[in-house]
Amino acid sequence: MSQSFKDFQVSCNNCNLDTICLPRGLSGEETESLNSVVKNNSTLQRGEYIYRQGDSFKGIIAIKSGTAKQITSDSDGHEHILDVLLPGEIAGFDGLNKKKYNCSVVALEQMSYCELPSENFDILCQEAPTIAREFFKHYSECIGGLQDQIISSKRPADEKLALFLINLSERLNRLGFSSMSFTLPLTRQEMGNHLGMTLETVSRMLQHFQNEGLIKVQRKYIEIKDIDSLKSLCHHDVD
Amino acid sequence: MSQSFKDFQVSCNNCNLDTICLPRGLSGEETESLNSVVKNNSTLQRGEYIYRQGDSFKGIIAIKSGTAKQITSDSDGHEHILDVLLPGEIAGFDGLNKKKYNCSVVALEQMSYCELPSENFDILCQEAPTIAREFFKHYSECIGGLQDQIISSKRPADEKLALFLINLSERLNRLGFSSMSFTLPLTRQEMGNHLGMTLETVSRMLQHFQNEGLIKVQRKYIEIKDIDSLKSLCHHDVD
DNA sequence: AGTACTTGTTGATCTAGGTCAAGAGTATTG
DNA sequence: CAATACTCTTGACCTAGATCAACAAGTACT
Repeated sequence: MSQSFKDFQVSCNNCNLDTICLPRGLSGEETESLNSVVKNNSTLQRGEYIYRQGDSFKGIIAIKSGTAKQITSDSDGHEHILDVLLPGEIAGFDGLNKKKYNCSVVALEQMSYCELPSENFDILCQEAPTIAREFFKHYSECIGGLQDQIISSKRPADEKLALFLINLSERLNRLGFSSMSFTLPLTRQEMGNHLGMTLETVSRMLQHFQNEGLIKVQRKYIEIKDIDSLKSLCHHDVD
Repeated sequence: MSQSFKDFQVSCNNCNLDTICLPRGLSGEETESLNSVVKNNSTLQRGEYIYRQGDSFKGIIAIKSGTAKQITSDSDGHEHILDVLLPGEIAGFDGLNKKKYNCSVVALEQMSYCELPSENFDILCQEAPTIAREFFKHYSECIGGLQDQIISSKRPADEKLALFLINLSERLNRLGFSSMSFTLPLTRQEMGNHLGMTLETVSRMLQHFQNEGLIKVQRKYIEIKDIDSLKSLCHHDVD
């Protein structure tokens, strides 16, 4: 069984030479020029910010270990959790255009990250033309993910939660971690915020899934017992 | 007062040399190279497709006159309206990366559109470096719009509908059309689909807004009477 | 201009999930 | 290692909006 993402630290070697991080499908030459600009960063504790909404763009970041949440504040200053960031995942593209981040990224636990500083970004695009394409690819994936979220937001609470668990599981799997048992990076409150329901509903639905034998849940620990039934929950017919 | 978008046809001159369409902030040279690849297309009737989800990417399109909806099908084959496209707005970026459209675009009424064919796309990016930046910009705006949709999807029905009307009004204004009175391009059913509520709720909420003196509504015709109150609806406090 | 079809309105119920409240675990701190 | 504070669970109740149903007003078709 693959290891849990809780204990794992993505090394720069994985991060740059493997398929896990930003440079997917780059040539050796290109990854080298990337290696030279990536900067290692220090460790953060839960609640600390990697960057804040409105900060001037300083570069793209990649999670090395631990998890973070990507949040945005609405017009009333209320936080919305747009996404969870797992080890090996990247963020910061939203700032590339306006030279200002329009989301914040906050550590959910002790974590570390890499940074691709912005001074080098334009040069990088010229030196490694494939990277521009990588950026397009990332944008496309990001848009696809947001569209999925919009579609799922219209479904009932149990399906939204099932989709969230499946999505998390599949991402962990893709990143090479254990995908059938894992630790939720979010509290019930945060899951509710992310999925558009109350923390009580999250709690009840998780309990309900356990009663149905779909999962085992103990606080943040999740074990998926019946992935097929969990998936079939999400394919109910509507009008 | 600006004219209604119902009667308007974006000319290629507007489309290419003005700020309305794809080339916002391009040099004269660059817009010329763009002019030479844009291809005019014929007229479509309500329900006809510009392209379908899964079609191989043939290029980016811009609405010349009339309106269209951008839709995607979920795993059960149910249509979700992701966005409305107004004259001067563009679509098709979602297909750029995988060389396949992952949304469909369908005419909402008699309409016409322009096409920037894909054969020329790579050449275009090299010839006009600013265009690559334009693409980034469009992606960023698209992501911002989707994030706004996700946030609004968590709000009560009246706020979602108010936000939809304000968003439509502001886009019409930005595109140079009359923004305080316009014709809804969607049926109640389609608005409900887009906003995640039933057509009955859409109808009731519009009626409610009218009773409160915020708008005048007669079937698809909307007149905004009190934009400030309508906006203030969307800034209620939560938890 | 009459028939049929589509779109929109309005009313009467019903229910998923929100709200409120209490208590049980678990983690953090002096 | 108590004391305090989060986090999670569970129950009782209550509303926003869904569902069901009838009808009215356009629109398209012959």
